[in-house]
Amino acid sequence: MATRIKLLKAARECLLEKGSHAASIKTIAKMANVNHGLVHHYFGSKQGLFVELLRLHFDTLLLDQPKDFESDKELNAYVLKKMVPNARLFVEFRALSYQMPDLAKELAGNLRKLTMMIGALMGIDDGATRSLVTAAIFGLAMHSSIDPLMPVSDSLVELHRIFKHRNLVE
Amino acid sequence: MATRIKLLKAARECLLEKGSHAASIKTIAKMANVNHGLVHHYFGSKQGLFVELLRLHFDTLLLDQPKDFESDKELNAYVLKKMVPNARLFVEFRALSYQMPDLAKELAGNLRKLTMMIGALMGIDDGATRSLVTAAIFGLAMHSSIDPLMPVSDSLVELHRIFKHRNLVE
Amino acid sequence: MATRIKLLKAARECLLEKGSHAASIKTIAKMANVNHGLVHHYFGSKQGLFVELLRLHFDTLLLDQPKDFESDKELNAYVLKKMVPNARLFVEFRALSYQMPDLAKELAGNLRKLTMMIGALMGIDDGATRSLVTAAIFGLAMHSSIDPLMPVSDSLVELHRIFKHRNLVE
Amino acid sequence: MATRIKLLKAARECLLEKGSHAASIKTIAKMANVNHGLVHHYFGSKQGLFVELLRLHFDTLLLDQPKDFESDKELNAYVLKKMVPNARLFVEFRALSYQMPDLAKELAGNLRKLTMMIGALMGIDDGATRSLVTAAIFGLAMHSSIDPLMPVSDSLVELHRIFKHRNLVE
DNA sequence: TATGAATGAGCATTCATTCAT
DNA sequence: CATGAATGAATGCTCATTCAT
Repeated sequence: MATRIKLLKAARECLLEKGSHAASIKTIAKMANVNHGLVHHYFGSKQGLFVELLRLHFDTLLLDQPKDFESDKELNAYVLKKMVPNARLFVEFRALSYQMPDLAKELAGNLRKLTMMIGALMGIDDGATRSLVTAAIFGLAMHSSIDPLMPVSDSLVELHRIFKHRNLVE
Repeated sequence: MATRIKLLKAARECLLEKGSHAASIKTIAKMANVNHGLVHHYFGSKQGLFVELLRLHFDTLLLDQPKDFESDKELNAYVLKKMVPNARLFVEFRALSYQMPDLAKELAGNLRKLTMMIGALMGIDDGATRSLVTAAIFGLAMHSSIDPLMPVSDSLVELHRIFKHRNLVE
Repeated sequence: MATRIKLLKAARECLLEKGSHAASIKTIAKMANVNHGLVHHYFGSKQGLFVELLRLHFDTLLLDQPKDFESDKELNAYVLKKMVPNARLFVEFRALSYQMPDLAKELAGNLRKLTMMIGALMGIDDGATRSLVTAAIFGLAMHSSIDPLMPVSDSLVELHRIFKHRNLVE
Repeated sequence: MATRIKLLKAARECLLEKGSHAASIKTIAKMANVNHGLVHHYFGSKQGLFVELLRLHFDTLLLDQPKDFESDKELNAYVLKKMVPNARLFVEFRALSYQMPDLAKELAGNLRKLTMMIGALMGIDDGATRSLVTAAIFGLAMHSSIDPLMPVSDSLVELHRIFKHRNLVE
């Protein structure tokens, strides 16, 4: 596997497993079985690595989007498997973004894209509601990293049920 | 003002304004106009400071809880003013908690308490739903630190509207 | 018990149990159940405490000296019980003495006194030999703190046997 | 000269000249004219540097051992020139070993080896006696750092004389 | 006497980054 | 492409000492 890809994969893994504070260049390089100097060779800086990871990762995610789900169950499973871990990664990027202006910009742009995608997935076209649903998914992702016993799956089912029928209300 | 309080206030301010990665002992002490050695004098360690801040802060928040709101508008205003900034603080603690086991424990406990409180505030007694609403608020708080233009207020109104009437659905 | 004495006892205990590098003022004060500020109140400085301890300790030791032993066994027991632990304390003082000129002076003086005392104890009047016997005892004390299985007692018996009859040689 | 070697030499020099309490990483690095970060680059930690120094130093010493001496004078000169300074280094390691468990282990092992070597050098095969002679040499080394006027050379001659003929006694 | 707040220097260690090879 | 030596700033933390109370 190419060195670039090894580093990007290791960076993602490190952020998710150890958190942003432990994601040093040397730690990531060690996880990738790669010399630490190559981070600068390929990405210019630590921030460069993370910006690239963010772009690549969320571009892929946005392209990957399946159009139709045969059932609500399938949709929930997709969100649980795809969106929740990605939201966790996002949370780590957010922590880093205070020190990394380029990452901060990229983050804001991708947050909007993800919000649109989640809205499309769940059939929501109102802005505030879309933000709300995205926020809920991100929040659940974050909470599950604080308290692993959190009933993320149940909450997602409830989230879907409620938003599906929210227009019937009132 | 007592030095302890100065440090606790500065720690909160620093986390919210500069993020967990910038919240070094010396930075916090400088913001508090206090000698950095006093952090160890009063709290034993950096983790000690944060654990104390977390406890104090959320104990106060939980006590502070108003019983009844005259209107939905008031409830929304309360959540916007109180819960959202506190949720932001929580997000910073979460980033730190990977390196700070005591903080991690404290965090999990307080997350449950906050979830119960938010459930009570919004009249929700189902566990999964309670988690969902809390997660949504935390997610909104986090997003607003990524994209300040995020319509947090509108989303909260929508959140409240939907959950108030969710039982009418189906 | 008077605070002074408590501190002196704790200082000795700390040096012997934890070594000179761990013998901080706060650690000693904690072991004495005494406020750390009192070290400066009574002894002026950390060095002052150690100088006083050294003086008091070895003055007492030198006064304590029993004149006659009924048997060689008794003499050996005395050396093992009294001289060896004191030699260990001496070793810790030596480590500190590099940073503490007053302690260094006091140390040199007491080393001579101890050498004389040990010489008297063992019936040795030659300077070089006296130094040699003292050095052997100090070395055994030090080695026993490196390797607790060291046969200190046996070596002391041998030491005594040899030096008692050294004049018969040649 | 290679940086590693510079650091090892400086560490030895620093321990012997300034004592274990002054042997900080920055002081050692300054003495070696080397960036302090390189201590961790090469040895992982301060303890790592000292463990390496101990191993290297005493392995070399043990290999270096000359088989036969033409006269007692030569043997005495060898002990004075080789063993005494090394024993001094050992004394400094002992002071550090309370805080450094790996160094403590290494120390105990090397003490046994040195004891065997000294025993061989002086033709002593009894365990307790071997310990005694080694302890005497270590004690003399330590005393000479307390009181430079100590007649180390004379004591060594006496040590040799006595132990050479100890079997004639009784 | 006794307390504990306060200070500033120093400690080992980590880190992103640079760069010669 | 790849390596690892080198750098200097920053990190959390410990310490002896001072001093107001």
